[in-house]
Amino acid sequence: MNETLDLTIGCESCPIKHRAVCARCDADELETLDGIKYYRSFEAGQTVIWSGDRMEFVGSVVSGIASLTQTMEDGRTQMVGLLLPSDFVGRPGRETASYDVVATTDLVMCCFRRKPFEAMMVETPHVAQRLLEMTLDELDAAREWMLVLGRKTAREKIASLLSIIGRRDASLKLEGTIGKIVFDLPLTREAMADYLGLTLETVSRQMSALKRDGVIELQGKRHVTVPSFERLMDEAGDDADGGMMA
Amino acid sequence: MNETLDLTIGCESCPIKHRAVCARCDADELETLDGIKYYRSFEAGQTVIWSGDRMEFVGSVVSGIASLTQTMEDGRTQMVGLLLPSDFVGRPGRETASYDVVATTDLVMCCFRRKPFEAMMVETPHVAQRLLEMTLDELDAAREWMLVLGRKTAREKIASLLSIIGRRDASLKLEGTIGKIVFDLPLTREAMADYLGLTLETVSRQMSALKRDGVIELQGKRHVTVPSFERLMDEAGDDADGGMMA
DNA sequence: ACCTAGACTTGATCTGGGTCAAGGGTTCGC
DNA sequence: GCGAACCCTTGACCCAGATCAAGTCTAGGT
Repeated sequence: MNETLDLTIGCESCPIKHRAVCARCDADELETLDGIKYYRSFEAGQTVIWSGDRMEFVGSVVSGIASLTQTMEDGRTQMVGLLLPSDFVGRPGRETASYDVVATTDLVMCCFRRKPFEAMMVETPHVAQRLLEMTLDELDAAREWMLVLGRKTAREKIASLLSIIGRRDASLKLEGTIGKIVFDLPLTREAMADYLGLTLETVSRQMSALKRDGVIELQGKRHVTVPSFERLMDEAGDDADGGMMA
Repeated sequence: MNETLDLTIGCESCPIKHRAVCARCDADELETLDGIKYYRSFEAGQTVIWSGDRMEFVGSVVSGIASLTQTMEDGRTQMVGLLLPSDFVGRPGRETASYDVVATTDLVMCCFRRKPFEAMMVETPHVAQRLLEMTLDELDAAREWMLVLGRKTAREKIASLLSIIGRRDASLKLEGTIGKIVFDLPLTREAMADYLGLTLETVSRQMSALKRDGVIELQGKRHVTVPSFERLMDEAGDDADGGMMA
C-alpha cells in the first residue's frame, strides 16, 4: 500500500504522502520535475478546465474534491468521475480536455506543465507504467459505475455512492473500523444526483428512506454515520467483497 | 492513422494489419513475442473468461466481437465494453479478471501469455506507452457511455449505439461515405439491451420507432441502412462532431 | 433581530420504460 | 414437412422515478 503510494505522481509537500520516487530504482524524479510544477487553488464551484479547452497541464489532487462532468446541449449533465486526493488529472498525449473538470469543494491541485511532463515520461518508463496502472484502475472504476448507472435502482445507487465515499474516506483516515464508518458527504444532493443519473428530489427521498430504515444516520445534512458497513454494501447490491479487490 | 496501427500490440498474420512494430525505433518486437503467442477461437455465446478467474493471457481481438459484462447475483447484467477487432483484452499487472468476457459473435483472439508479456513491457517502454494510449481511449469511451446510461432516453440510447457501431464498421471498411452508412448489427436485441441498460422489448420498440420515422431502414432484423448519419447523430443527442474526436 | 439565498425535504401527479403475455419468422435437426 | 428452439415484435398494464409545487432549515449579511 505504502509502496504503491510512493510511486504515485505527485510532489514533496502534499499533505498526502505521494511523490514521484521510484522504490525500484532508488531515483528521485523530483529533481527533473522542479521548475515545471506549481500549485493551483480553486473555490468550490469553480471550473478548473472546460471540455474542449487546450490542456496546458496535468497534475493530481492535493486536497478537496473535483469532478469530471459531461453536459448535453439541453443541460442534462452526468458526472463521469470523482477525483479525490491523490487522483491524477489530465491526459498525457492529448491536446484538449474531454470533460469539464469542476471543483466540487475547495480544491488544491499540484500541476505539471504538460509538455515537459510528457518528455519526462518518455525518459522514465516507470512513471509511464505507474500511470498505466492508475488509468487501468480508473477504467475499472468507470466500468463498475456503468453497472450502477445501467442496472441499479435509486436506493441501490445511493447505497453504492455512500459505500464508495465512505470506503475512500475511511481508508484515507486509516480508521478502517470494521462495521461502523463515519464521514462527511462532500457532495450536495444535486451533485449526487448528477453522479447517479437521478434527480435531486429522488436522492433526497432515498436518503430519507435509508435513514428511516436505519441503514444510515444523519447528523445535519452532510455528516453520515454508517452503523453497519456490511448492511450498506448489501443495500448497494454488491457482493460483500466486491469493491475490496480494487 | 496507419502509424498508430503499427504500434498496436498484435501479431503478424492477423487479417487486421497490426503488429508490435515501433515506427519510432525501427525495432520489430515480434521476435521477442515468438513462442509466447497463440490463437484462440470461440463460438458465439462462449465465455472467454469468467470474472474472478486467474488471467493467464492478454491479447487482442482478431475477428468477431467480444463483450465485457458484469452480472449481479440476481441476474441483472450490464455490458461494460464492446471489443471490436484490434481491441486489446486483459490487464497487465492484475492476476484475476474483473469482468466476464463473452464471445458475442464467433471470435478469434491473438493471445500472449501474461507473464512474458509483462516482462517484455518493462523492457520495451514504447509498448507500455502504446498501451497507456489505448487504455486512455477506452477510459474516454467508458465515460462517454456513462452519459448514455445515466441521462439519455431509450431512443437516444439506441441511436447512440447505432452511431458507434456504424462508425466503427464504416471506418474498418474504409468506406467513410458522408451521410449514408450500411452495416450489419453484430448484436442480438438482448445484447443491445444489456449494453444500453434497457430491456429487449424496449430496444425492439425503439428500433421499430426509428424505422417508422425514417431514421434507419431495416433489411431483415440485423442489416441496417442509415440514410443520413447526421440525422442519426442528432437523434443520439450528441453534438454533431462529438464522437469524431476520438 | 430580520432578510435573503441556497440547500434540502416532502407531497401530488405524471410518464417512460419495465413487466407480463401472446403472438410471428427463421433455422435447425429429424 | 414438422416440431423445437431462438429471436424478434407488439399489445396491455403497472410502477419507479421524473416533474411540478410548496414548504423547512441554516448560514450570512445588514
